[in-house]
Amino acid sequence: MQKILVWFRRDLRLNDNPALHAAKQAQLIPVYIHAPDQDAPWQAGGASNWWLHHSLHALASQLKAAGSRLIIRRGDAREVLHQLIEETGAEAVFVSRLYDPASIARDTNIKTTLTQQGITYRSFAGALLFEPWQILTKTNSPYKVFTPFWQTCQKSGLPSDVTPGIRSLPAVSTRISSQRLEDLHLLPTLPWDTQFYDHWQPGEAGAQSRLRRFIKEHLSEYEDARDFPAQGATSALSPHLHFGEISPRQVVYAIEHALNTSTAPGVRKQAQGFLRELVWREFTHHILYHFPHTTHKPLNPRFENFPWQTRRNKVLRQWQQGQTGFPIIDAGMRELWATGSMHNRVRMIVASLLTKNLGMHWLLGAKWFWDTLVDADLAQNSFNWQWVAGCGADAAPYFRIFNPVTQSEKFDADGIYIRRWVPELSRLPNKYLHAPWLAPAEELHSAGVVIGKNYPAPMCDLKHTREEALLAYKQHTRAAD
DNA sequence: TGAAATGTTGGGGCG
DNA sequence: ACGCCCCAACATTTC
Repeated sequence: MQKILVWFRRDLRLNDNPALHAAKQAQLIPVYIHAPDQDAPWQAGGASNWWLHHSLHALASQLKAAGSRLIIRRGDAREVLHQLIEETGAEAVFVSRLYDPASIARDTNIKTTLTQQGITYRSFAGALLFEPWQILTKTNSPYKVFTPFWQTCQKSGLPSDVTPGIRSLPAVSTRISSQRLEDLHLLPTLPWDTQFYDHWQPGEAGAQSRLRRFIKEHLSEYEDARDFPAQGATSALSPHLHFGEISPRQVVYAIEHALNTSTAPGVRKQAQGFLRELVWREFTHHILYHFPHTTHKPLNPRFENFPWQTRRNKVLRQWQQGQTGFPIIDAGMRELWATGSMHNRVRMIVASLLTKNLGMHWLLGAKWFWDTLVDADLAQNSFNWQWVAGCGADAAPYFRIFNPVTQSEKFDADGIYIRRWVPELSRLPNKYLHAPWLAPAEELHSAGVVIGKNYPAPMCDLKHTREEALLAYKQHTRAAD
């Protein structure tokens, strides 16, 4: 019987996994290779590694239950694969395709050397709804604007066909050694992850239950509720999707099924809004595939030399630690630190403050998110930071500067989100919660708030910094013409 | 997937 | 009854 190495990377699931499914008739050996590379520019951060640890644990349990065993190895992927091929006599390596520049470079290299040695290398689609080379404009160029991209995806029909799941697998010889998951040292040495356990269940089962709960509790109001951080109406599937614990096709399938069985009025429109967000994810991955330099350079070359600040460490630290003096910002940054995630609307607000009001380089924000988000994803992170900074695809125009007070009043009017994450302000009435520095002295006093003492004064003047940003962006735009 | 400035409208108070 | 002012509410424009 043919021996196949199924090399798991970011497809940590047994259902709708075409690579695994294609290998299931063979003597398949599931492998995970941990290849930490200190020099890699986008080495996985602490939060991401926390997730990976638990996701691998879940995958290993599932494989064990199916009669197989996850072989964990450490080291350079190509070398480890070579060694495993020698040890096992495997004739093929199957993988799910990845689309970020470093993975493409590594996989291309591996494919070439394996093929030269007569080893079959097969890659399968599964991480995306569409392959990046499938969705193109009439002139065969990649889309740079979302709306036409979305329309083309809709015309093509969002794919919802899923590959059958795997229940039983052949045993893996005990002669093949595996490292212990603990030996990968993916978990933090300092216990900053305590709250993560309350919020997440990494792994395929966790992904499925999150999807089911989202559909049951929030889909029918998604479009109306998704912008309000206190409502928790977003799907929170992003880390599960990032690690491939669930495929976007499974998500589309589940949504369509829910629509076919639901009688609630207006669900279709709400669900359409959710699928649109899923296609935004698709869009960011296609953009990164076609423009791999966007991990570190603006997509819009006009911004190549834009004078974003890269040094002001104190400013950056205040933002990172949620000590900016703007309650909605501080709530978001503290949510991020505590849970490894932040509500989407709040991500836009904090990013706008950093890149526009504070004039800091979008890469500094991207790097902090990269280290702290459990859903850190190179395509999404690069795209979205550039979007906010105004230098990316279909970007927010330079003059679109979020006012954290206005946004807060609009999207957290009753202050539930702020009070949850900024408890030192919790006794302030709603009227003063969004801009506490403007509250009358007696209100502050009776709420136990001392600005500059137990809650910081606002770190910048919103009006002034807004005008500065407008000027800088306008001058740069003019100079580039 | 903005905010702020500016313009317009219409209701109410008031002489 | 009328004009005038104020100003909130909404619309439009500009950055």
